[in-house]
Amino acid sequence: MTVISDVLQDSEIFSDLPAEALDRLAAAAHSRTAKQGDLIFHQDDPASLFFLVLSGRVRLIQHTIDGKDVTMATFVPGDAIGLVVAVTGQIYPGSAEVIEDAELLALSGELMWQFMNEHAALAVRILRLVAARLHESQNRIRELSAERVQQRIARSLLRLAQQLGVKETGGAIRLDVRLSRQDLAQMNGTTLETVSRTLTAWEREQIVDAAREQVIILKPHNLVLIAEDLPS
Amino acid sequence: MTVISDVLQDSEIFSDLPAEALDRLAAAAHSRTAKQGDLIFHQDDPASLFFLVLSGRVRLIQHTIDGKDVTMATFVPGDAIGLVVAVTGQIYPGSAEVIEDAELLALSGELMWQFMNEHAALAVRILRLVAARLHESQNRIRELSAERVQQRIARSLLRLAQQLGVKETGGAIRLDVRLSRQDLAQMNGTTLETVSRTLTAWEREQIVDAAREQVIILKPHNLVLIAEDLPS
DNA sequence: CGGCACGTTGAAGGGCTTCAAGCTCTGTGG
DNA sequence: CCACAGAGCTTGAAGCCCTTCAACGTGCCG
Repeated sequence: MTVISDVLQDSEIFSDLPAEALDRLAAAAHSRTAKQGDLIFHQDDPASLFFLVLSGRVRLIQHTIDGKDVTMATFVPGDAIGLVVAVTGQIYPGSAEVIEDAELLALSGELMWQFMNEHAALAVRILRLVAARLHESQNRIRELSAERVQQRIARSLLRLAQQLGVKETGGAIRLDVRLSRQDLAQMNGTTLETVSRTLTAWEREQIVDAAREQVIILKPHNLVLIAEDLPS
Repeated sequence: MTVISDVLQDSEIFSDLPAEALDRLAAAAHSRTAKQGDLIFHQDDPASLFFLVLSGRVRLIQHTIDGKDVTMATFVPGDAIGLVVAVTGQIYPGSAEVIEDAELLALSGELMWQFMNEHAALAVRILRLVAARLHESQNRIRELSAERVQQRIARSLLRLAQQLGVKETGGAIRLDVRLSRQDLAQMNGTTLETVSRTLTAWEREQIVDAAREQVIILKPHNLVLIAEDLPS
């Protein structure tokens, strides 16, 4: 049997919390599983809980008025989702969709709020985390503003490789996640058709191996060249 | 003569700091002025200082490899620039360019770091601030991903109106900032030519009055309709 | 083994960029 | 005070990148 307070202790985020606080947080926590396609929370709902991903994959999406979805981030085990909004009692900035069956820990934002106000180190740690996310977001804004679709797709593949890439023989990197053309399109502000055409072109050049919901990067270096718009 | 610790006390950010800390922070602070076009700090420089805007306008820009600039945010009096990076000892995520002659207060990130670790309330307050910025950034990502240039320009005008709009006669709102076509282009990931054509079209419909480096919104409501892609 | 989600490919067209030329202000120095 | 240089802006033309629509192929799973 897994002890929740142990799980929390292992997580990077909570390592500043004293054992007593960990226990209180754990006591109020709920463990749950979610299946592919489930929404853990919905955009614009008031946030009182945040979630720690224990296994599986979850992504944060924003819905546009005209029905398109935009993927903001993907979360892997160890990541917290909705932490800041739950702590500050705001609304969720998007919906959290499970893309691969996941185990989650639902935690109380209010309790975290209390602990953060008592333990400055905890608040500071979370601040760094959010700052890093902000930095990433700003980079994406720059990319969306100034770069072509090709470059952005290349970049997102490289980012995914870093986050959840598995090394294969011959320097290839397999992206260990279900990843449809539509998913890539939503990450890059483009259409599934354009993603398809782009991947097909790269397959011809042996840069990637793109199967159904599965991408293997064969020549990471070439992808970097494309992302940086350098001649190959 | 202005007393720096008083200025700090008036700023929303520092109101949680005890007087003693304020004094120490003020003692290490440097007041400076900067002219239009000056760069307060440069992208990728190591950050040890952050800046409080006392007067004028400053914007944060990111440079792309191929020489384009992307505007990330505009700061008005009361705003802090580079706070988190200075506190966590990272590098500046962009350059801060003065767009209207400004008075600034340069403050020590290291001191803030100390105070944040001692005063949880301060850390929590700054966390909220950064969280709000993250939220904004994510909205911009959604806009850049899913919306047309027209919509984005409309949105940025509305945003500027909220931040530094001055009400004129007849429900019009004047944007109280020097704002060239190029500036609007950099905010929206487009070109100055497209901005020019868009504003010209809106002028024909009496929605805005666009002069040299100056925009007056005549019919805010119509801009909202354009931003939301609703029929007018 | 049929249905459905995922994927490919083609064709058409539009939104936007790019390049280019010229215009209009504004500030500055003679 | 005026001329003039340069920054800001407009407008046109060409065309490309990407979207959109459409039809069809493919493979997975009940």
